[in-house]
Amino acid sequence: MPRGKLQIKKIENATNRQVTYSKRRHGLFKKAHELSVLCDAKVSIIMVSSTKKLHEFITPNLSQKQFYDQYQKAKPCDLWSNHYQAMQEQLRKLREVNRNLRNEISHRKGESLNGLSHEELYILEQKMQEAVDITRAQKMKTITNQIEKSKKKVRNGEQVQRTLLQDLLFKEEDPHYGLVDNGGDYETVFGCSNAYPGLLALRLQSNHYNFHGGAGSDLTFA
Amino acid sequence: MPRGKLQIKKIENATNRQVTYSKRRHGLFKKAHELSVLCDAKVSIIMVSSTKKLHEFITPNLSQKQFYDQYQKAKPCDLWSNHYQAMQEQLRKLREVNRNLRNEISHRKGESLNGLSHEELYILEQKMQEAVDITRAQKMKTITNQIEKSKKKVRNGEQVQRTLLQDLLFKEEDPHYGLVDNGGDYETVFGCSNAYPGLLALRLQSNHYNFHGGAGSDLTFA
DNA sequence: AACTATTTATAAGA
DNA sequence: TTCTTATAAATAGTT
Repeated sequence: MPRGKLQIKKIENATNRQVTYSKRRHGLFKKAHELSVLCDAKVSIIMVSSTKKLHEFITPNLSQKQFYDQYQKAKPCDLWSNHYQAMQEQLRKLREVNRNLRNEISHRKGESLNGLSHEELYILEQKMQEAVDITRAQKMKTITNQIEKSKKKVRNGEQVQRTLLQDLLFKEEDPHYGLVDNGGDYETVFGCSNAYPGLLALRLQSNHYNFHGGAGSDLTFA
Repeated sequence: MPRGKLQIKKIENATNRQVTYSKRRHGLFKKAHELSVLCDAKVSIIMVSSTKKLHEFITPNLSQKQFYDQYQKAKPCDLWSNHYQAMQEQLRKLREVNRNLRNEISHRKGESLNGLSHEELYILEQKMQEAVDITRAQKMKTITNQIEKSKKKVRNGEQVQRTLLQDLLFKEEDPHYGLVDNGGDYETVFGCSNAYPGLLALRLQSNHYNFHGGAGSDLTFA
């Protein structure tokens, strides 16, 4: 229907037909489900595709067998019955748990608060504020850790540099590269995620020294 | 769906349910017909409404009986197997949804925050603070409403008292009970749930007046 | 499997 | 019931 109206006649291209079958089957089952819930009706759908595949829909809490039994007298097949009922029970419980979880989340999102008394709202507010505080503390901890790590890396890099520089000065005695007074400038405390540009610059500088000193760098900043 | 989104749950109004059943049945059968034509599939639908009315759809040129015969002959066990697999799938999905919900709640309770980056923590904190603010606002609204109600009740009670007192003074002229200067003391704004003791006192006083005045009290404070 | 321009379905109101 | 209409949902073609 979209992107141009569709003629209701057999789709000749087998691939398209298959895709459409799949999409529309999904749509049909969804509609059937909505109808059975909204209108408290029992619905049974059985489909056989052109490739002879079988698909079926049945109103929840009602087996195809039960449906048949009601609709016409069909054979019993009770082997599955117990298993089936256990599963239905599982499903029911899970759905209930789910509902409760959604409810709780929704309250914690500040939704559907209209039914609550001010006492309940007060308790909810307290709990949420506690959680916010915990989260804030955790955030600060994370940030502090990251800053500490950055500082350590910087100190480490600085140390390596000093060593390299000493090696350089010791092994070669070229007066043109006497850059000794560069050493004390890396105590900067980097802002958290902004640390990388600074570290990259540091690494580039190391490479520069390596070019002259020859020692392989094993600095790993990332 | 139009004119406001619809919740998929049983329509309580029987007339609306009937109308919706009729409309949606039409829609469902139309979809089924299109599907069977477009995709060259065989489709069978049987429905029982909440009023026990039976409706069915079957792909043209195929009787319901033929369809069942084919279905039952070819797939006596697959019928269960399919159903079983569908249920397993449902269970799996529900469990997954459940996990996610639990996860979200746990974060919002300030639990299991260790895996989160400080950016994630920041966003979480923001969201939770928003929810706290909404809840606080809702709480204030609830409290304000309740205070307003209490004030109204107090004013009402005061009015009744004045009337009773006037009746009393008018009908009996006993000088021992000249309590006229008591009237202006009830403007107090009661704290929310603390309102009732005050109102109870008021009622007791009314009864006292009644004892002398004789007019039956129809005050209902609760 | 995801997207999106359209068509279709339909809830509420007349 | 049936018609209308504003809006939500489905989906054909495309990526």
